[in-house]
Amino acid sequence: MAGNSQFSMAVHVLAMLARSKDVNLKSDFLASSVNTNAVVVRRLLGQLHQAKLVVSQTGASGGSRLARCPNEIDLAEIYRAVNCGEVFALHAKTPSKDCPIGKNIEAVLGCLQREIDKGIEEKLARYTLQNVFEMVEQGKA
Amino acid sequence: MAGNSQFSMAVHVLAMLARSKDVNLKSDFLASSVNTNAVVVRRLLGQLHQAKLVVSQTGASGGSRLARCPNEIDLAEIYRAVNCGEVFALHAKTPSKDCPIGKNIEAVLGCLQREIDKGIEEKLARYTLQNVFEMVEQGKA
DNA sequence: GCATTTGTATCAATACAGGTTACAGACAGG
DNA sequence: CCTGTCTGTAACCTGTATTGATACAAATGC
Repeated sequence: MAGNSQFSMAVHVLAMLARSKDVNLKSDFLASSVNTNAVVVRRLLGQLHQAKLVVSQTGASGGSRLARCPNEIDLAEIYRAVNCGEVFALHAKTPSKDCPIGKNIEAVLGCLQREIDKGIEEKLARYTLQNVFEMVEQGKA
Repeated sequence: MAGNSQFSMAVHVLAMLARSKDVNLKSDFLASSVNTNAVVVRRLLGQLHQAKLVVSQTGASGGSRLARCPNEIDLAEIYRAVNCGEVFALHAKTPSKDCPIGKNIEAVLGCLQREIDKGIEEKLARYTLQNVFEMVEQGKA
């Protein structure tokens, strides 16, 4: 079950990092732009680190920066990095197997779910972080 | 902020109704197939009723049935009927307007969100309830 | 060393979905 | 017109996920 405000935050943070190329940004600074807590940002950065999208450094003058050029990062990667859930959740409690519908519905819906998720990633893959950054800079939605 | 297990349940219930054409099915019966509570089903049926997908009848020998033929109902309609949320939520707390990124990011993401949601509906619109029902019947995912 | 910053762990607060109970109102059938 | 059966809805409880807050060890630059 996701309700992914994670994704929005991730794009926001990564756009900030794209803006300040090669400069380490501190979680505290990022947090105030996103208007949240520094720990929340660090948790997010942890996920982005696992996905090899950012590099972080501890200690004085530490912080985070992009692991790659912003035009080598597409939104689908970001989506995958923070995505815990799917478009629609399957049944929480598995349906009754005694019912002819309940017996197979999960398989059918699961298949549909994968198809849709693929479609989303295809759409997201069309945009790089660089694209988004530029759109934001130009105030162009 | 949705994690939509509503959609799965809706398709399940509607498939049941498609199966028993013109027969009123009781919320209690539907609930045991979905493996949940009758009130939960009735709440869902309320939404489906608003979307003019089902017709319900109170009183003895009451229950619910489809308002239309299963091949005149596509999954996009069902999705819209129960969809409270979006694929990814926008920022919960609005980002800082002092930050050049925060100032415009919401507009850009909002635009992206609408584009993706449109894509999902297009995919879902390719399937009718009849299609789903047949796939389930044939045990074919 | 020392100040700084990340990475985690932990805890409280909040929000939300899901389930439960309860009950008024509708309605079929005798 | 009575009775038993359903829906529709409200009120409430509970489990769980998300968020924010505090704390602290470990890393690192100066």
